[in-house]
Formats: sequence, C-alpha cells, structure tokens
Amino acid sequence: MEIPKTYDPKQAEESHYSRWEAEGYFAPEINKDPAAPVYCIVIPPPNVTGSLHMGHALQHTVMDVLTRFHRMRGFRTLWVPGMDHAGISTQLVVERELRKEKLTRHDLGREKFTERVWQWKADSGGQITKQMRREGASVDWSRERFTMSEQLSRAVREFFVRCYEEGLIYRGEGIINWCPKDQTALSDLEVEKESQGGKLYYLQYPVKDSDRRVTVATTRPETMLGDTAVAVNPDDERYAGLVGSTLVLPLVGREIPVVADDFVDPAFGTGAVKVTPAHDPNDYALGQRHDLPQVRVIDQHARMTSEAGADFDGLDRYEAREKVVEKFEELGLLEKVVDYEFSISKCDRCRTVIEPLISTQWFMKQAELGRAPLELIKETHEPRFVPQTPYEKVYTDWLENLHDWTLSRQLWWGHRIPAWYDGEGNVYVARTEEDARAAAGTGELTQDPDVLDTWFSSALWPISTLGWPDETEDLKTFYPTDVLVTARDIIFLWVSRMMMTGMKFKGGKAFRDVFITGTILDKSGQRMSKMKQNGIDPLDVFDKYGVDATRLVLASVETTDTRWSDNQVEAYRNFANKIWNAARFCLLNSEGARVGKGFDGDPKSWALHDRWITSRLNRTARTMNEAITNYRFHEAVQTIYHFFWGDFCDWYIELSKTDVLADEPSPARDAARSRVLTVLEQALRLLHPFMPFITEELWQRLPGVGEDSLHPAYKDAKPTVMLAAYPEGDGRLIDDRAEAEMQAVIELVSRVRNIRTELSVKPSEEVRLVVGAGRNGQGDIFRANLPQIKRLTRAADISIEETLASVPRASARAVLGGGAEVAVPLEGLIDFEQERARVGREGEKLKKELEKVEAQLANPQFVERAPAEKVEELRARAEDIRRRSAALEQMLEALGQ
RNA sequence: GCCCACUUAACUCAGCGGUAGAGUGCUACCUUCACACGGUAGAAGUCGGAGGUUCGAAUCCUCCAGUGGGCACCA
Repeated sequence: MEIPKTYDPKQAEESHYSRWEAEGYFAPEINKDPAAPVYCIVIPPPNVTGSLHMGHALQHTVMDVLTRFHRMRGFRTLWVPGMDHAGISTQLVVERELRKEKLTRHDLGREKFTERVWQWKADSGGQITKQMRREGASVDWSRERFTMSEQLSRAVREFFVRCYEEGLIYRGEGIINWCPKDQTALSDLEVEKESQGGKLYYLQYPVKDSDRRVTVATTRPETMLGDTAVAVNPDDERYAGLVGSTLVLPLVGREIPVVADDFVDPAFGTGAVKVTPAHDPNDYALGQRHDLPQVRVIDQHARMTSEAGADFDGLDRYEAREKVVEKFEELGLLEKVVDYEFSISKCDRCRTVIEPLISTQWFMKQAELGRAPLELIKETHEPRFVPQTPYEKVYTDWLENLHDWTLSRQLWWGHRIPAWYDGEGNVYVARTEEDARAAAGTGELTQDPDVLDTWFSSALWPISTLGWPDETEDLKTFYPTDVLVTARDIIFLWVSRMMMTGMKFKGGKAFRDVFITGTILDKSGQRMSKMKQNGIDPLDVFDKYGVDATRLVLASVETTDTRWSDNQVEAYRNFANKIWNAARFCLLNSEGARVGKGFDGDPKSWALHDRWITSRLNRTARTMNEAITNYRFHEAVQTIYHFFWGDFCDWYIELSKTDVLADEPSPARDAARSRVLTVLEQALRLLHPFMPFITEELWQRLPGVGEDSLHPAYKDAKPTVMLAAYPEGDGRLIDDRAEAEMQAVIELVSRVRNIRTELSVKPSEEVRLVVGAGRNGQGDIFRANLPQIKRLTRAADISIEETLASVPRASARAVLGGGAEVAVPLEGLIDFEQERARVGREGEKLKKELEKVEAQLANPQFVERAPAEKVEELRARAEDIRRRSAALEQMLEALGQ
C-alpha cells in the first residue's frame, strides 16, 4: 500500500464531501430508528451578498461539531442551511452594479430592478454555499431556505397580518432614524453610536419684551430654526420666574414658550434646553408632553426646507449650521463655542449621519411580544445562554426595555408590506391582494410601496424554515431547536425576536440553548473589518493549512475573544500530519490485522500497556462526550490531542512495536497489530466531529471497518466514519491501577532518558540498567515490561533488584516515585564531583518541598479543618518525599568515597 | 455616566479553592526502520497591583490600574 509521508489535506477535502451529500448522510432521513432522539440547529442565515469570513467559519465549525457529534450518537439530526435576502446590503450591491452601467434603480423601475436583484442572486448568491461545502458543514442542503422564497414570504405575510389584527403592528407617525443617503427609515438597532469630537454652541434667545436672554447649548445649531420651545427643569431656581414666559426665536422671529420638564438636567450646559420636536427623539417626546408644534426644517435629503426660512431653504444641514452660527455671531447672540465630545448616530451600512425625522411608518409594539420571553428567562433561565454571564443579563435587560420597532423600509428589495390603500386612503392589511380587494369591495387598490426590515423575516427563521405557518412534519419533529450559535452583536436584533415570535406563534421557545461565540481579532487585538482591511480570509487559511487544522483552532476559540495567529493553525496542521503518520504506521503493519480484534478475553489477562491504553481511551471518550455536550470545545480538542499524540503515539505505539514489528507472522503479532488499529479507529471516531476530512480519509482505509461499525440507527447506510457510533467510554474499562502502574514505567523510562541526556550518552550507545524496586511490588511491574523498557531506554540489559547495593560506584542514579531507584553504570563517563552535585541538587529540591509540606502538616488548623482526604493526601506525599530523600542520601554516600 | 468582561511563561491561550498547564518559540542532542509538519531531554511564570475572606487563593470578595465590550434622553 502506497501512503505518502506527508498528509495532503486537499486530496481528502476534495474527495468526501460530495459523496456524503449525495448519499444523503446530512439529511435526518438517514436515521432509520423511529425512536431516535432529535437534534436540530438552524443556521444563522448569511447574507446572499456575503462571502465567508472568520465569524462564519467559527460559528459553522461549532455547529458542525455539534451536528456531527449528535449524528454519530444516533440522534435524528438536522442542521438547516439558508440565506438571508439582506435588504439594504443587497440593494446597495446591485445598485453599485447598475452604477457601472450609468444607471440608477429609478431608471429601471421597481419591477425591473427586483428582477435584476433576483438575477444577481442566481448568478453570484451561491458563493457562500460553495464555501460552506469547503468547510465540511454537514447541513441538509435538501432543506436549504431563503428568506425571500415563496414559502418564507407567505410566513412573513401571515405573521404581519396576525400581528396587525391583534394590534401589535400599526401604521402611524413617529420620529424615526432616517438615512439621508440610503433614503430609508432604520430601526434603532441599525444605527450605530459613534463618539466624535465636535463643538457645543451656546446660543442666546431673547425673552419677549425684556432685555433678558436665555442661553441654550446645542451641538446642532441648524435645528434651532425648528425650535418650538425652550425647556428647563421645574426645580431649577435660576429659571423659576421664566417658566410660562415667551421667547423670540432669533433669525425666525417665532414666539416660543419656556416650559418646565423633568427631563432637563439642570447640571448640564446652561440648564435650559432648546426643543426641536421634529428633529430629535427626546424633543419629540417632550413636545408631545407639552403639546408643542412640530416645525420640520430638514428634509429627507438632509437639506433645509422652506420652513427654515428663505435664507436657509435648500441648504445642506452642515452649510446651514455654519450660517446659523454666523448670523448668531452677527447678532451678538453667540455666547461661546466650546470643544465637546459627543456621540453621533450613523447608519450602520453606509456610515452616513442619521437624521431623526417625523414620518409615517409601520411599527411593531415589541413590549407585548417580549413579555413571554421575559417571563421565561426570569423563571426558568431559558434559553440557557452559554456563557451565562453576561449574556443572560444583557438579554433580560433588553426585554425589559423594549421600544416600538420601526418596520417599514423605503427600499425595493425585501418583503413588500401586505397593506393596500383605496382611493380614500383606507388601509386593508391582508395575506393576499385578493383578500384585500374582497375586504375593500373594490379592485382599485394600491399596495404600500415600502418593504419590511430584513430582521422581520429573520425573526421567523426557526419556525419558517421548518414550514410555518403550516403544521408540517418538520415543524412538529424539530421545533424547538436545540441550540442557536451566533455572535453577541445580534442578541437584540435577532435572538430575542426569534424567541418572541416562537413563543407567540408556536407556543414554545425557539431554542433550548444559545451559544455565543467569542470574536476573532487580528494580531493586534483589533476587530476584523472590511474598512480596516485587517480581515483574514478563512479560505486562505484552508488552502495553507487545511480545513481540519483550521477547524481545531476555531473550535478552541469557544466563547472568549481570541487574537488570530497562524502558529496555532500550524500546530494543528502538524497534528493532522501526526495522525496521518500514526495511521500510516498502523496500515503499513496491518497484515493479518483487523479493526475490532485483538482485545480478547478478560482485560485482567492483558498486558499492562493494553490495559492502560484501553483505560485512557475510555476515559478520553467520556471526557469528550462531557465536554462537547457542555460546549467545552477547547477541552475536547485538548483532550483528544493529548490522547492521540501523547498516549497513543508517544507511548502506546512505541510500547507495541516489540510485538507489532516482529519479523515472523504469529497470532500474537496479529493481535498486537489489531490492537493498535482498533485504538486508532476509535480515536478517529472521537476526532471526526472536529476533523471530518482526515478522519474519513483514513477510516475508509482501515481493514475491518464496515457496516458493523455504524451506529445501529444507520444500519442501511454505506460505511462512513460520519455514521459510526461515537465512543461513549465504558466506565468498567477505566482502570486506575493500570494507569498508575503505567505511570511508574513511564517515569522509569523518562528518568533513564534524562540521565542519558545529562551525561551525554550517545543515543546509539546501549547502557545497562539496575532498578532498585524495593519490596512494594514495583519490581513485578518492571519485570513484566522488560522488553518495552529496554527498547525505550536503549538498554542492553536490565536487572531488577531490591536495592542498588551492588551497583558500581561509577553509576548515575535517580529516585522514582514510590521509592524505587534506578542506576545506570557508566564506567568512565561519570565525573563523581558533577554527579554528586546533580544528585545533591535534586535532594535540595526535595528538601524544600518537604519543608513546605511539613509546615502545612504542622499547622493544627489545617489538620483540623481541611477535609480528611486532603490531609491524608499530603501525608502520603510527605512520606514519598522522605523516602526519596533517604534514597538520595544513600546515593550521595555511594558516590562519595 | 452606568454596567460587564478580560489581565497567567517571549507569543496565543487553558485552568477558576488544595503540589502553576498546553501549543508555539527558545536551548542541547538526534536524519533510530510512522512522522524533521519528527524524536528525546531541558530552561522559562512573585498567575496586572494593593488589601481582605479562608487551615489554604491564580481561583472567592473589595479597591486601584490597563485593555476591550455593552447600555444611556444629557441638549
């Protein structure tokens, strides 16, 4: 059999995915056990415009590990893939395309434009699905969903209509965030606050029929043109006499009242606030409280309106700002201008400064929908957030402070609002236009031109992907889903809303757990972003190190923010190569061997290293199950890594070589070869959820794997490690004694190797060993493993004795745990002075340790209050140290004259 | 302003009440018949600082400092 010395990830990555997909392994139908437990994840749908970034790769890895793990455990497992139409983003991308042809969407008209978007989606929207296949994501492509598909659109209309009928959705006037560039309303969550250095202008407003002036402070002087009041705190004595009086708004001449309102903080600025109800959310609310008129001085393009006066009409908001300030200065009403740091709202898509405007839009009363999820989290802590801190609190706080959600967007790409108007302006909200006509009693209807916020359809994702509003089999089987894996920045936008809709329409939580991943940062700890150009393309990493290695790094990220470093991927690339070569060794020596054979009869009759590796394997399997179930992927990766490299490669294979590499075929050789193969096969299963490609590539080559290896639920499937039963770990095979005994062998070997290195004994040179095993039974352990110890220490001869009494003076010596000793006679190589120093140093170390331990044992409070087992443990340790110290003393004597 | 998280070996990170860990890097030796993307051995940390609780603290509490988040109606 030809097996290359170096693992080539590409080869494996290209050869398995399409087969898995074609054979239907990703679909839950592959599971033929009617009683199988169910496991379901719905993917956070990436934008159609998007291509894979590290965040996706991270989330997908986590989801795939969970999916593959549960599938191997025999769950009826479904991971639903899909994409989001991503309203604004997609529209912007297509508009950019049009611009190349010197066209705008208005040149095409609505219908042609949306056709164009669909075309664009068909041409290039599938990019990310290819990339997901590259990742090895075991999603069920037969259930792929798209938020704008007919079925999901129907779900959106159903949702909208029902909410409208219950009064949860309404149309009305309100102050909303308006993006002057994208020309649409935005929800609060689509606005990003950014801190910015600016100026605070102190403007003076004259009091009518008086010389007195009131100074107000503002960062936006241009809005003063729309002021309809000045507000002060009712308890502010400075303005006590002023409340109720009239000011004359400079430049405009409008007479405006001074009102009293608790909102005003007397400590800030001058304690007097100009009130512009039409252009500031707080002023809007204040205006409503005091019944103030709304004067709209800024339009949708962020230009001043005619209401702003002839001098300003048509000016850009920033030009107007300068002009207002100039005029105040001319009038002597500009008191001062100070530098000021404040936060400004920007459109999170295009970074344009948001303009709060009064506008008629569709809104949703979230407070009512949020009540059920709020009760749930408070009473049962569901969904369970991982990590619980801080996200449960973040989520709860949000639900406690829900504001109305601006639903409508002045875009063309998205779900059109299912509302129609007749000639008189009456509204008919209906599931279809026919229904609306029927309700209106006329065919002369026009549909609302606006579309819904993208997150409206996202809110339905877990139920709509499974078939809602129809009561489908999938919905019955897979809802609620088990876990939502996502990033922390969409807990409000998405997670909370899915819970609301799920509880409202399906009567149950959308998911049991919410796993919030950490963020992958660049080398200097910065978030990766397109703007900063500091992103690392996962596809480049795949190319360089392989998908499996990258997945190990990503799985290890878990929930903490992590700086990206290629080092780690390289380490796991090396690990993949190690796996490859361990398998290569097993396969090159597999004549006569089969997976599943070799471990026969009573474990008590097995050789120590066989009992040991069996114990280690089962312990590892248990830890893996525990860790993955509890989302501790880092621990799982570390565990399997050390089992494979440390236990299996460094020790088990080495200990097995004496038998495996025997020249002549024999039942013993076959058995030894079968045993390494069997352990390897189990390890590949344990690794599979993390490293799907290399494990499948190797597993397929193992002699003796087949239908029998599969989990019973997949009896009819063809052999694949994907559907092999995940080892659970058998507690009866965990053997503490075997592990302790093996530890003694390992220590002996390590100490001898240490002596060899320190005394510069050439690796090729064989030595003689004398082991002073004492009378406590360790001699038998060493005796039973003589050939292995010989091989690993490169010893020509080993004699096991009770003490080292008969050892030549010219020997290097070491003390082992439990009081055993080892000596390496090295006539001519020993410098007695140096050797005494070496042994002496070790004695010093022990002495210090003993002092510490004895001091603790001498502390009566420790002995009284610490748990008895801890005290016992420490006493045993002290005893061990004393024994070893005594042995070292004797060695010093032997080395002396 | 309020809230939260993080700070452990040169680097990236585990550990979260009972002898400081891993990978990378570093040092020495080794091209030994699975693997130099390897092997063996080794050096390396007053666990951010100061207090406190405890028989015992990297781990729990308080304060401080630095870093990074989230929230907020401060014009």
